[in-house]
Amino acid sequence: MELTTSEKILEKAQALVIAGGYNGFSYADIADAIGIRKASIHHHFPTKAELVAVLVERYTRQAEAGLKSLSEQVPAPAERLRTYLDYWQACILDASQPFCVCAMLAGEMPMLPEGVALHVRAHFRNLAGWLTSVLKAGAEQGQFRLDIPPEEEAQILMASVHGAMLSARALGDPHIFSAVVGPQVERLRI
Amino acid sequence: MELTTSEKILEKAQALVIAGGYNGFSYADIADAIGIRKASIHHHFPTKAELVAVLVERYTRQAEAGLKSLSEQVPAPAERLRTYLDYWQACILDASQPFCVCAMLAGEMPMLPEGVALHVRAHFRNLAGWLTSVLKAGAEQGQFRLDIPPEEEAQILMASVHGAMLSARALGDPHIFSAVVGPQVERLRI
DNA sequence: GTTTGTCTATCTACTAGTAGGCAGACAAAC
DNA sequence: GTTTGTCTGCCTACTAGTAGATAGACAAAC
Repeated sequence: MELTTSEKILEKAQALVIAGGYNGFSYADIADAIGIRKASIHHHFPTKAELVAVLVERYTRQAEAGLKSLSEQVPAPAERLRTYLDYWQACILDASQPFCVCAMLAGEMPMLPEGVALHVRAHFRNLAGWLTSVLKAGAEQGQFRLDIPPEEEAQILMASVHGAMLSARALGDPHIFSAVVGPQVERLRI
Repeated sequence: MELTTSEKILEKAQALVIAGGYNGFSYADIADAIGIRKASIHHHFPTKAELVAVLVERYTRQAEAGLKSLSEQVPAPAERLRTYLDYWQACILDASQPFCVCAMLAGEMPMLPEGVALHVRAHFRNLAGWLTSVLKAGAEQGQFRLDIPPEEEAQILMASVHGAMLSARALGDPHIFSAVVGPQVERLRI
């Protein structure tokens, strides 16, 4: 493992946010899980708002880096989109990360600390931007047929991904995810 | 108004659930809002789990009734679907009910009391069933062209609606909703 | 006169957050 | 090379406040 305590705190907090959102966990939950005292968490992250803000900022950064490397390593846009969606399907199937941190927090937006809400919004913009770029490239290379502007199609795709996560969770069936997003990609292909 | 205290409690609790989910409110919040004491709420709803279970069951029932009357009053399937989506767009635009209670709770599914989770799942099934019936009727009457089974198309539509709500909230832009769901309906039309 | 609904008062458990101390690592000062 | 000071990371012990929940009194309604 070789994780610092701060990293362990962030990892555990992230898992708890994914399970129950901002109000779904406490410092005590994290402390028990990683074997330190509550006060020690305050040493690393003075307030809960700060802990979650750091956590979301880190998540957003990791996601951005992951999408960037995907753009570099998978040249064909159609395949690139598929790889992104397969990543999420795998996370949901093995329950390792069955939900997007920012999708989770987006629901609680009206009562999130400002520092957290800002990063959540940024992630939505980043993801929409990346999807737009993939769709644009795919259309230029003749892999996708777009009936509406790529920006709008990107919003549709992003909403489908988040909605599919929600349905998979609500219905308790991880396969719902690919059943929803699969056809959405197929209909773009030429 | 003419609401009973129980109804007032349920109304306020529902608004609070929509804003912040199951862990996003307390009995004190409701008590302050409607001008009674915390203990009085326990008289009507002994536990929080029970209060929210009743609330969700009521919501599910109301939704079912609303969809049923929609089926009866709007004969054309395409128009029926449009009317359903317009209802949500209006709710989001005027902020009267900017999120589906069950979509909100679906995110918190892993840590919801069983009685609540059951009703959330039932709502997802009901909604998917209603959408399926509209799509089937539309296909039979030559209003929709379905490339995949109506059950699967219904899941896609449902996910789009919930994902669009999430995006509208995350990005702070109510118009995202129709920008996402609009094209999803258009592409079904012949 | 029993039921219904509300109240005050209280409880226990838990929330985030604080104060202050202590052990070990690492220097620089003597 | 021992002392001194500083820093990090964690600790115990505590605070004020809030969580959901309970007991029992009271008054009005049926």
